[in-house]
Amino acid sequence: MSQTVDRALSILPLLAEGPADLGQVADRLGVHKSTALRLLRTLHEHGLVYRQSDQRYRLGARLFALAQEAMENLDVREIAHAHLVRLNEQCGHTVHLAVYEENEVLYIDKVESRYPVRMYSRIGKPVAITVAAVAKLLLADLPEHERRALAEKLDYPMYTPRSTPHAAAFLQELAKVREQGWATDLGGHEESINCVAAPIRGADGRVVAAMSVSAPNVVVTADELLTLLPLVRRTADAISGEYSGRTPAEPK
Amino acid sequence: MSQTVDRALSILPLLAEGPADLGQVADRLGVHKSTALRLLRTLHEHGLVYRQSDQRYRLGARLFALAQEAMENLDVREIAHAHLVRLNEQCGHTVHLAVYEENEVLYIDKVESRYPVRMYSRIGKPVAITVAAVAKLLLADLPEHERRALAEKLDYPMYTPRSTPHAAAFLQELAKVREQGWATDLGGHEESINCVAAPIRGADGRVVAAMSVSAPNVVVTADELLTLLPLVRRTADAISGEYSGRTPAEPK
DNA sequence: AATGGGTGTTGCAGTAAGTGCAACACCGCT
DNA sequence: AGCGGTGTTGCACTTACTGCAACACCCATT
Repeated sequence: MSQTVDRALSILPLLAEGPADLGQVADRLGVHKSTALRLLRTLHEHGLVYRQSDQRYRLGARLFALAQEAMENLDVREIAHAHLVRLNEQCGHTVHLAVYEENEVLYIDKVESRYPVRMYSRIGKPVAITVAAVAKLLLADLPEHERRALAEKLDYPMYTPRSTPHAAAFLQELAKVREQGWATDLGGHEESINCVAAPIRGADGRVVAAMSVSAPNVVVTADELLTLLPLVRRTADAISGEYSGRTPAEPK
Repeated sequence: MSQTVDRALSILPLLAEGPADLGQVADRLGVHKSTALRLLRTLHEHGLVYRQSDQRYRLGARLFALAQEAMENLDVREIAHAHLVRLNEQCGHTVHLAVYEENEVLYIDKVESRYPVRMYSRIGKPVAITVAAVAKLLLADLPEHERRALAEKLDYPMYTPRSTPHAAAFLQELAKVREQGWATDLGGHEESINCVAAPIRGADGRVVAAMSVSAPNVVVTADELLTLLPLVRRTADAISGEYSGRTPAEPK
């Protein structure tokens, strides 16, 4: 592992917290100012870091463009998108698509609810991993030991009284989800919001992504939302079929 | 400037084009495989690069999270958001917020149209700089020499017959925009889509961001869209006032 | 089963490249 | 003018990065 690169990259999360000047960066890296300067300069040339008018550094525009391109290249996302839109047209609620990667679950696509009440989420944002329905599906499919190790390592914040409280409960929930092939989050993240989710599988049967429909209590009750489960599962299966090459992409 | 970091960062845009294996990365960097391996490993440890199941490398999840955090820290964005939503409620069309940074203009917020026909754009995506109404406003405010230098350097793709054809025309358009204090894009990017835009200014009068309303011909004609100009300008001015600290943030 | 090409990985010696220092330059402030 | 604070540069030192070559591994192929 390269020390120089390691230091340079450590600057990024540091700047993500907010703008900082040269001295602050050098201190927090534990290096001399001149060293920090050179690292920042290199980051700057690549557009990852931007120097604002007060001379302080912030994260730069290229970062957005990179994240953007990376996202567009995800093939699940590309295949799924049309299906998500169609599902949204049918039920009107917010639809999410998420993947698991290196101990994180993140949204990679979203179709907004037609109703005025919208939930807060954003593409690229890491998901509340211990409670989100999509996260349960993705983690439930990990190999036994990996799943267990991850569950032990996680924090279990009590967003609401219904949040998953600890690793044991989480593992039990994952077992159930794995068994039944779908998942819910009933007010575990935000008191009034419920979700139902279904897995998207590759040709080998492994779960490659998960999708969910979310709606606040004020629009539909949890029971009503559950009646959408068959529709959600059908959509997920359609995406699975297309992704794994079984179903040819439908003619547009 | 640091060679090692420079090489490591050069890997990112390379991977943005699509997944690549070790050999390909080493070749395109012009370094030995073992060197490329170490760089990739370092990037991997920071989560910027992900190793997918077929061993090839792709951009990683941390990149999304970083871009995400960077975005949330933009204070213009935070202040503007509520105003954009309100404007969207009033007119129903797609509303964009954009900033200029290092020769690029990019969207940093967006509120979707209520109408079924939506235009394609995405937060973080670089804007078609030679034609977009928001780009004109942002560039029109650059210092003379910088504006001229940039205009000469740009490409002028003819998206439609109405696209800005060359630097001279662009500079002339910028002068006009600077003069009148607002801008339009009438079918310069996509044949059937029109936009009106207004600038958001900081306390010193410099343009810090620009916002626009966009709608396709099939929903409203260009003339009808122009009748929204006063509303757009009022919204932009309200944001300017709040951003520069003149108007206190309204009570929520 | 054995062979062979392709790819990823490791240990090592040489030296290029990054580091910290100290001096300097450049503000804005009193 | 003088002074703290911050960013920048040139330089000698030596750390830490590089490329090499050998190795390990996987999978086709025969």
